Amino acid sequence: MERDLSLNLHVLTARLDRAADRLLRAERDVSYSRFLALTLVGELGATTQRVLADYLGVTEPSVSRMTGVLAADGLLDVRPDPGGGNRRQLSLTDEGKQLVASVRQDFEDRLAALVAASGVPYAEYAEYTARLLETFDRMEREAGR
Amino acid sequence: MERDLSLNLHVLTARLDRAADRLLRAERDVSYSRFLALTLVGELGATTQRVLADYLGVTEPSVSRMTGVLAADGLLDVRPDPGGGNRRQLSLTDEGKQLVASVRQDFEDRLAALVAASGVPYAEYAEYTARLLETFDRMEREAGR
DNA sequence: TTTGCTAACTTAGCAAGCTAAGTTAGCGGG
DNA sequence: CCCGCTAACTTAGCTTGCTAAGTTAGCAAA
Repeated sequence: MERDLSLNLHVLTARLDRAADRLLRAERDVSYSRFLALTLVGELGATTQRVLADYLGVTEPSVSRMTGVLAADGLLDVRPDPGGGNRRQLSLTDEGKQLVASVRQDFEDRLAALVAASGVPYAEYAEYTARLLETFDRMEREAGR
Repeated sequence: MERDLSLNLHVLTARLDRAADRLLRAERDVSYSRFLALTLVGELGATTQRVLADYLGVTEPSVSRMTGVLAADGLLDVRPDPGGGNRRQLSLTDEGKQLVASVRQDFEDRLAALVAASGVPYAEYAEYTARLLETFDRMEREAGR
């Protein structure tokens, strides 16, 4: 039986993630997960843990533990939200900003190189993926997730 | 800044995997990872742990632990390889076969429904993903992974 | 027969995902 | 002012990924 889309998507992304993880650990001593979290805070404006969890597609306990580690490592600044409530304001430290800035484009370039080497049109695949995520997100919200 | 392909691919696949995991745990008391392993043994012919690790895109220790659990749960049969060497012959038990058979098509159907609802052409996206995985696999082998 | 090597597999310990259960901060109504 | 509720967050324990280090089985050469 031929490998289908769900299996291929899983394996491709898992391997890309692990390759990114290995590279980041070797060059910057930070995991890919943590790097993603920093990226979302610094460049996509995730300013509370709840929003960060939503953007990352993980649960709040996962983000809770990660923000603790990132703050301890000096990459993230966590303080009580001036808007009140039991929420925390997240922002990158200078070290965190420098890490994200130096790695970000490199990663997208590598993926773009892979896509080019495959003969797959980058813009088309990126659009399809964004649409799939958008639709999946809507479907889960409608299902009362 | 707009979310790019690497982030979207990661989040989409992570969320699809977790949705699949939740469904399988609720309906069959088995995780998505274990289901994938069983699928690869039963339907794509991964008959040793080394091959299974390669198909799953994980390391041998991960598969080692998983096959132990699957055998203990009565879903997988593990025995010394008649061809000799320190290798093990994997095959599904009747219970394992029944699980894979009952779930397999359902999952692909759900993904196909998502793809259809997004207006993304399934065959095209599946082909692109297969090509990306194939190229990535070749690049990693050439890099001496 | 013994030794060295390779391939396949195992185990320990850590990281990061989850669920379950709990805590904290604020708000609104009585 | 107090109480109940909600939202945001935290912590414990488990699963599954990893790396590092070790063991096992077989093969080939001496």
